[in-house]
Amino acid sequence: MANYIAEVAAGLFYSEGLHAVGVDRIADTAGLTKRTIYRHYRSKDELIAASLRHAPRASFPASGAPLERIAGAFDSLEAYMTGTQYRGCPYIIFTAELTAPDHPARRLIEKLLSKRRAWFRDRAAEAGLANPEEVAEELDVLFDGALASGAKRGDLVAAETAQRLARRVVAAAMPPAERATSVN
Amino acid sequence: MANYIAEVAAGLFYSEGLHAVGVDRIADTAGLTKRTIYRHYRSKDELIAASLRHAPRASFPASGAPLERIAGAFDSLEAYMTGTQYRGCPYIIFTAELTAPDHPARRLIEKLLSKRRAWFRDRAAEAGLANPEEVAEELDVLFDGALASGAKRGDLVAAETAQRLARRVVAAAMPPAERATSVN
DNA sequence: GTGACGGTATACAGGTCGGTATACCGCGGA
DNA sequence: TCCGCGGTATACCGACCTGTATACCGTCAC
Repeated sequence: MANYIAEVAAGLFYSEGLHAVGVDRIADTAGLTKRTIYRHYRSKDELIAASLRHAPRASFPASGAPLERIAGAFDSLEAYMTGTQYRGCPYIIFTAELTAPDHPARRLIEKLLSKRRAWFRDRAAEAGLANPEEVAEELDVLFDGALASGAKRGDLVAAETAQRLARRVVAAAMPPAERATSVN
Repeated sequence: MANYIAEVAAGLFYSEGLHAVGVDRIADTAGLTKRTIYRHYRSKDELIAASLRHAPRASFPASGAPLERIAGAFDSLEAYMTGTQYRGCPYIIFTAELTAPDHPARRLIEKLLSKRRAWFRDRAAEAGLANPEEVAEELDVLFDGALASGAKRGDLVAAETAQRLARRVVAAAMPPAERATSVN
C-alpha cells in the first residue's frame, strides 16, 4: 500500500512538480483518501522522499566486463530518455524545488548520486584505468550533461553525444598496452 | 522600475523556487506594493519570464581567438558557480517548475539555450574545426554537465572537469596540422 | 490650479494548500 | 461474538495563493 502510494506520487511529482501537486490530487489519482495517505506517511515531505525510490532511472548493468558495464550505463540513457515523456533527471527536478538543505528527500538524493559516482569509480578501478577517481568524475559530468541536455530537446543526440564522449574518456585513461584492443 | 522588480524577483525565484515565492514576498522585498507590480507585469507568469533576463549566468568572452573564447566560457564556470550561492543552472531550475510547454518563460529559455549552442558552433567553425555542429553538441553537453553536477557538490571539481574535457573535445576536432601548436 | 499618473495602504474575492477531526463500514483474529 | 484496524466519506482549520477593488497622496505638465 505504502509503495503504491509512493508510485502514484512519484508519477505526479515528476510530471507536474512538487509544489504543483497537492496531496488531494495524489489521493484522487490513487483512488484513496487523504486520510489514508497520512496514515502511511507522516507528511508530504516524507512522501516526497519515499517517491524518489520509485522514480524511473537509467539502468546500470549488473554484470559483465567493467568497461562494458560503463558503456552499458551510457547506452541505457537512450531508452531511459525515450520512455515516459522525459522531462529531466528526477533528482535534479526534485532538488530544484527543495530549498531546505536538510529536507529528507535532498539527503536521499545526495546519497543516491554519490552511489552513482562510486559505481563509476569502482568499474574504472576494476578495469585497471589510471586515476579511477578522475575518470569517475568525468563520467559523472557527462552523465549529468546528457540528462540535463536531453531534457531540452526531444531527440536523443545528447545521449549519443555523451556515449561518444564517455568512450573517449575511457580510452584516454586506458594503459597504452591495452589501448589497441579496445572496442572503438 | 520594471527592471528593478524583475531583478528582485529573479533573486527570490532562483533561491527559493517559482511556486514557493508569492507576489506578496516580491513586493515586500522590493519595498513596493503588489498593486505596483501588477501595473508593470500583467501576471506572475510574465514576471517569471522577465526575471530570466536578470538571472546570473556564466560570461562568454566577447572577443579573442575562437578557441580561446570557448576555453574562456568554460573557465568562467568557476567564477559563476562560486558566486551567489549556486543552486544550479537557472534555466534548468525554472524549467523544472514550468510544466506548461507554452509558458512564456519556457519559450524564452529555449531561445537562450539554442543561442548558446549556436555560439559554440560559430566559434568552432571560425576556428576551422571539423564538424562544428558535432563539436557544439559536445560542448553543450559538457557545459550542462558542469552546471548540473556542480549544483550537487559545493566544490569546483565539476567545472574543472568540464574545462579539461572541453579542451580534449576541441583538440580532437582540430586539423592534424595545427594540433601541435595547440595550448594544452 | 488642476488633472493625470504612479505610487501607497488596505482589504477583499475565490481558490488551494497541508493537515486534522468526526463518523461510519467491513473484515479477520481472539 | 466482538473488538480493533484499516479503510471511506466529508467537513473543517488556518494559512497562503493570484489577482482586483477602493481610496488616498505627492509630483509634474500644462
